[in-house]
This record gives sequence, structure tokens and C-alpha cells, in this order.
Amino acid sequence: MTKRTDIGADLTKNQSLVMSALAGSKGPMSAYSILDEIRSDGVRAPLQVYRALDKLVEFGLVHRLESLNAFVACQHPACDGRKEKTVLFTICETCGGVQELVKDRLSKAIEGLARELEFSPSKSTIELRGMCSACKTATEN
Amino acid sequence: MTKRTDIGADLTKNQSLVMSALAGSKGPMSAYSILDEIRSDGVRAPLQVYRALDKLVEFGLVHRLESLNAFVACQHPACDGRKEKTVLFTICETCGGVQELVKDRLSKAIEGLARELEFSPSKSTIELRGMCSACKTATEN
DNA sequence: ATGGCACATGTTATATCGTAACACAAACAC
DNA sequence: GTGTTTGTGTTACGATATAACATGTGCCAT
Ligand SMILES: [Zn+2]
Ligand SMILES: [Zn+2]
Ligand SMILES: [Zn+2]
Ligand SMILES: [Zn+2]
Repeated sequence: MTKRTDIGADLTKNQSLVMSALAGSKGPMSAYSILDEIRSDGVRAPLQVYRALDKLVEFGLVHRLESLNAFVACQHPACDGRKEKTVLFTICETCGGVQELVKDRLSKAIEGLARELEFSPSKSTIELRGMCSACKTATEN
Repeated sequence: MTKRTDIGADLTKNQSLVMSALAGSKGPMSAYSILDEIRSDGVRAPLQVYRALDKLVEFGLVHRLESLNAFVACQHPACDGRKEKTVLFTICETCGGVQELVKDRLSKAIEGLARELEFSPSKSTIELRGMCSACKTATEN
């Protein structure tokens, strides 16, 4: 009961439930809001959700947004699996929308910096908070 | 009792206490560990610490590390005041050391990306977790 | 087959991080 | 003085995350 090479395939029961909740959500979800969604499926305790999230993050199917204490389903085809890439998130504080990006120039800049500092990153967090283009045009009414 | 144009000058009592605790610490501190440090000075409740931290962050004297839920005194002369620059933190998971950097290449990459996406950032969070050079050489014994 | 192992699960209790709501005091503007 | 802003103090609570312990389930080496 494990393989996971296909997106969403062969997850355990709790992992599937958490994944579905996230995949069905427009924006990021907190662990507790995920729990509320899947209580009806028999999940009762926060720990069950956190454990599933840990695995999903490890698999690269879910990302944690540190500045929100929340989680999103991976939107980026290039994350495919646990390959460590430098991912950036934009988070619109008006509509709550999150966009996930991998940009070569940015990755290069980070890698170069790490080399220069002789710092070995195991994980990078890059989050931009602000206003997305859609909300901006909506405000200019 | 406010001016703050000089580092650390003219902070309120609670702000000074929090600032001193942070300045005297080698690494980042959680709000509650700051509270423990300054209980002896008459600060009793978390809210007093959080309020002081909010102001200190606003002044640019303190930064919040989102991936740690903790705070550090600003190490970077160029942060001088509340000027919004793109700051990056390296966080060593072995020794707990934090380094704060402002790098032009990185700032440019972020700015370019934001322009390209028509995203208007109000705040950026860039944190690299990993192992610092000192801990690496210490491990290669 | 059976005992051992790895891994997922279930459950209770607790730790840690952060804020709402209300009251009061000091500084300042007019 | 009176109103306004800003900092403060206190209680209570909400939100996020983990410790500790017990159970179940598939796998597989002996
Ligand atoms: Zn992704
Ligand atoms: Zn938006
Ligand atoms: Zn700084
Ligand atoms: Zn180190």
C-alpha cells in the first residue's frame, strides 16, 4: 500500500483524505481546517492530520507556507516528487490566492549565495506577501 | 518618549526590555522565552511582549523568522530603519545560528519576478535552513 | 506459522504560539 | 481642560503543534 509515483496514488487512508481536502480547496488550509473537513470521514485528532501532512510534504505533494502556518497542494508540475528545487510562493493578502513558482534566475541566485557563504541549505522558504494583479486591477475601479 | 532614529534609543520601557533580551541573545528567541527573560523586570503577560515585538519589527530593529516562530535583533546595518529591502536569513539547524544578509543579485531577481507577475509585494520572507560552514567543518573531524 | 520488524493508526493529554476584550495611565494637541 | 493617541496591565481564550503510549496490519526471515 505505497507507491506514490503517480500523483495521489497509493497514499494511505489518512493521507488521501488530507490530500483530497487540500486539492479541493482554492487556497491554503490550516491543519485544523483540514481536520474539520475530514471529521466526517472518521479522522478525529490533529495528530492524524499532522502526520499525514508530514508525509505529503515529504513526498512533495504538499507545501507548507511558513508565514501562514498553512498548507497547499503542490501546483507545480516540476516539483514532481521530492526533488529539491527552489520554490517561491506569492500570497495575496487581499484574495488569499497563492501561486507557486520555480524560477531559474532565482534558484541560481540562491545557489550562488549559498556557495558563497559555504552554507548547505536543506530547505528554502521564499514567500512574498502582497497583492496579486487581479486584486490590483479590481481596486482601480 | 519616542524618537528611535538612533538604534535602541527612545524605545518605551517594554520595547527596551524586549530589545535588550534579543540583543543579548546569541540566537533567535521565541516570544515566550523573551517573556521568561524579562519577567524579573515586571513584564508578566505574553501580550506585553507581542506588542513590543510588533513595534520593534515595524521600526526595523527586529525581524521575525517565520519558519521558527521566533525573533532576532536586526544584524544588518543596511536595514537602518524601516526601509523595505529584500533580506535573507540562513538558519543553521545544528548550532541554531542565524545570519542576516542583503544581496543585490537576489533582490533584483525578486523584484524582476514580481514585476513579471504584476505582483506587488508588501513583505518578503526568505529563509534558508541547513548547516553553516562552521558546523560543517566541525563535522568533518 | 510465528515471531520480529516497519509503518500507519488511534487516543488522551499537554505544550507552544498568539489574540480578544476591557480598563487604565501618560503624552500631546487644541 | 477636553479629546485623542499611544502605551500599559490583566484575564481569558483561541490557534497551532507535539509527547507519550497503545493498537493494528502487512511483510518476511527463520
Ligand atoms: Zn510544488
Ligand atoms: Zn488577490
Ligand atoms: Zn535587518
Ligand atoms: Zn552551525
